[in-house]
Amino acid sequence: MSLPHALLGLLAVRPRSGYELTKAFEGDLGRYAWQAGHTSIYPELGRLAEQGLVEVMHEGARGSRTYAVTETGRDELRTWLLSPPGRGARVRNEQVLRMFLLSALDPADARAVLERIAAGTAHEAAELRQIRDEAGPVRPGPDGFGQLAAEYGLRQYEAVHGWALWALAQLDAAETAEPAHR
Amino acid sequence: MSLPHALLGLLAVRPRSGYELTKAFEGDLGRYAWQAGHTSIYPELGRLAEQGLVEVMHEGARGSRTYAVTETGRDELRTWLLSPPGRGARVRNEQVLRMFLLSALDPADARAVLERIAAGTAHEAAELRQIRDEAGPVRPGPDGFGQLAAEYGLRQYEAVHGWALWALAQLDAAETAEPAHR
DNA sequence: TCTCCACGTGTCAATACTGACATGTGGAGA
DNA sequence: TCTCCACATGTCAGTATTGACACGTGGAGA
Repeated sequence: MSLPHALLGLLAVRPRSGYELTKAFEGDLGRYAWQAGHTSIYPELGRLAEQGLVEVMHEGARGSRTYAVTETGRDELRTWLLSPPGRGARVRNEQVLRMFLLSALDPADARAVLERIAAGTAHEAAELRQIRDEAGPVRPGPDGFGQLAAEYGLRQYEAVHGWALWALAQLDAAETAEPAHR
Repeated sequence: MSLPHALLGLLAVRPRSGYELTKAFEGDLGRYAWQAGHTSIYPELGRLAEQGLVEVMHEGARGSRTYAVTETGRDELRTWLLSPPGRGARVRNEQVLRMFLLSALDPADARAVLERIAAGTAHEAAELRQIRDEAGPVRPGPDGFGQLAAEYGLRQYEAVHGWALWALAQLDAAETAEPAHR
């Protein structure tokens, strides 16, 4: 369960309210890395506060509470990030699962799915590339190296795109070698 | 929740027992796509059987039951694979989360983590490459296109490797521009 | 023959997570 | 002034998942 570490990490970059944290999970973070809704975030913040890893830094309008990591929390985060991942690494990705199960479809159906993947990833990659080019060079700052994540997403899409094209070529080759199978 | 579809997909390639399915989740499938233990697989098989999506095809030694997909099950799987992913796509990946949170570390720590990632992915990619080259050309068969998954993993590792090297270069550039920060 | 281990399936309590429901507020703009 | 909406936090029942525990068996090799 990595949610507490995700929260510590986000708060280590800068203090935020539960609401802002929820928003963060709706963006790239939730899309590529780890998703969570406010119904799990708020209770988790409470637990982290109890453990002294975060603290309420400021209470604002509409009952909002801005949390910040404590020194203890920062130590915990650092220890976690610097420790090797280990086998407990949970992975859950429906997209990837679909790719693994492609073998269960007949070639015509598999081709359709692969073509959709190729088109989709090309589109997403183009979008990210444009955002990157508009943003200019990477530079450190109060927001941290947030662009690392965007670049990661871009390379991810490019890799999947390349794979889909390769897989389509494999299908072609198999069909040529064994035409009108059955 | 994609577990039922994962099971249908595995059984669509060939009939298996709950035990064999469990083993499948311990391999590449569980590593990259979706993990599940036997304690969730057995009950789920029961549910799928109740719904008529799979059936016990054979009862063997030691109380083993070999399941096969029914026609209904195959239809359900096909419908799911051919339908667009949608927004409900759950993603949970501790590795990727760690990369997103790198921004929360100071440059020296971030560098250490990135170097470990670069080394690790290079190692994994080399291993997969060797397996691929020994296996020879991709061809369809009773096992389906299982090599699609391996190639996917390989390209994934290569992409992450490239990203880590790029990120390290960004750190260097930032440090040169703003040496001995603070 | 005996032992060990992979094979094979299961229960159950504790925990994690989602989705539906609930409630109130500050500020922008009509 | 009024309305609307994003802001902001919360509960709770139902479901999914994990980890610990449990139990029995066939076959390979000593």
